[in-house]
Amino acid sequence: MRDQHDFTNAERPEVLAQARLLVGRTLRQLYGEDVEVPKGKGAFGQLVEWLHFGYPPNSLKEADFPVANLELKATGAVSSRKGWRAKERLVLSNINYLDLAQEEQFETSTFYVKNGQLLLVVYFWVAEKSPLEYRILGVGVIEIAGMNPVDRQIIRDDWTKIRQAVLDGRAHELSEGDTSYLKAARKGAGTGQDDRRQPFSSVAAPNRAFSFRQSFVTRLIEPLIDGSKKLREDEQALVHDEVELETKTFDDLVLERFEPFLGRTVEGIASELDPNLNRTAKGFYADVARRMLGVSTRRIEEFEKADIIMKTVRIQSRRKRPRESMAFPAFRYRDLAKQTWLDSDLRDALSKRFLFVFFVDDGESYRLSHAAFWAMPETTLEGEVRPVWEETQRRIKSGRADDLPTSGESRVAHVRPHARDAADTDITPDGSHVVKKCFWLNAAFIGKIFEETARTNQP
DNA sequence: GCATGATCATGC
DNA sequence: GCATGATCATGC
Repeated sequence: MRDQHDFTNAERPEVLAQARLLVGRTLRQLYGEDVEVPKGKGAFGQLVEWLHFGYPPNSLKEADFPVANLELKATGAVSSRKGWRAKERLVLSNINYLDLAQEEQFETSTFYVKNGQLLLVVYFWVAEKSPLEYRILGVGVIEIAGMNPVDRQIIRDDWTKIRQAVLDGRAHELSEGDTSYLKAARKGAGTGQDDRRQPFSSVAAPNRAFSFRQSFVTRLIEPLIDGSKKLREDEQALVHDEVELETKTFDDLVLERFEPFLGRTVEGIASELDPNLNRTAKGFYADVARRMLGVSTRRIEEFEKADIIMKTVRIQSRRKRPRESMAFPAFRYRDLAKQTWLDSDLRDALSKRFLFVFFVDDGESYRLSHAAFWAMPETTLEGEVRPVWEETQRRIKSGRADDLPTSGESRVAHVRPHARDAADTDITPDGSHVVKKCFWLNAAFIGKIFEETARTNQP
């Protein structure tokens, strides 16, 4: 037992002053060597609670600091050449599907009351270090009520959408790609033993937790870290006036921006919006899509924060599918051999939100067909992509990196080279050199997405 | 005509 | 120079 002042019932300024003492230090510097480190993922946070604030870890409904009205969260940051980045999503609180269905107001919801005011402790995560040696980079209060109105509205839309899925009896179909900043992230081993009841369906749903998406956490922690303010000259916001979000959701607003251009040729749209666009550039279609959204920069603030991947796709009208499959980043054979499906790069990439912008060939030019948000259904991810990934891993491990699943083996995904040229190779676990490869979504599968979304998004 | 292997273009 | 997104080339 430590002889340590308990801050549980302190006022907010006192809690904050105590929190600031952490900045620039490690727990070892503050509390010495003689500390037992708990096992598991939350060790750092638990140590801060106990050593620095003098209370034992808990999972009460009540805030960690009820008087100050603050919930303590610790989150890791990693350093990259682009600056500090959140190491992972920030898990806020478990979703109780039965309770959520009863909660009509976001501002009075269990989620908001518990997580609307966070005391965030940001530490510098380094793989091989003990949590006692993490340097604390910054602390600060993050209040949803204090966020800019657009962010706040998008979070409220996300919460509403997750709740609506529960009301529709679709809690088991929720996917991390359904929402923008706040997502329903899976918890547990994914074996089914953590499944929960939902109120409007007899199907059990995986255990999920409200979480801020990793890309959003990156933006939350930046102002808390000294000297990490960034000028983002290549980025513009999509929504300029929060009033726009009072009558419609962020998703609706995005899709509405495409409406005036439906059915028009890409050349016609380009000459109206920006005659200077380079029509021969590989990114011409993506440029036109950004202009339709009202943005002239390469990046879009809300899409960066929500990690929304915008894909422009050209459909061959005859076959109702694109000519090309869709590539993902090349993998490293030895990395893939070591990963598990749940922490694989592929699962990560396919759990994102996509915004597809479809152009259809009319024989002479491409015309805007429609745009649609899309997330890969959990059943497809687990039932169809996972086997491809596992088979790929199996073959790499058994020395068959030059013989990976082809598009005939799955409806959804396959593996193909993705390199500068045939000499651009990567080393495999058994030491041979094989041309770099990546996972691809089959062109026919993209065609299915086109047809499904066309039904609900066309005029 | 498509599957598959190969390579280009661009931005950092 | 490399990663990534995009597209070409060819043999079945």
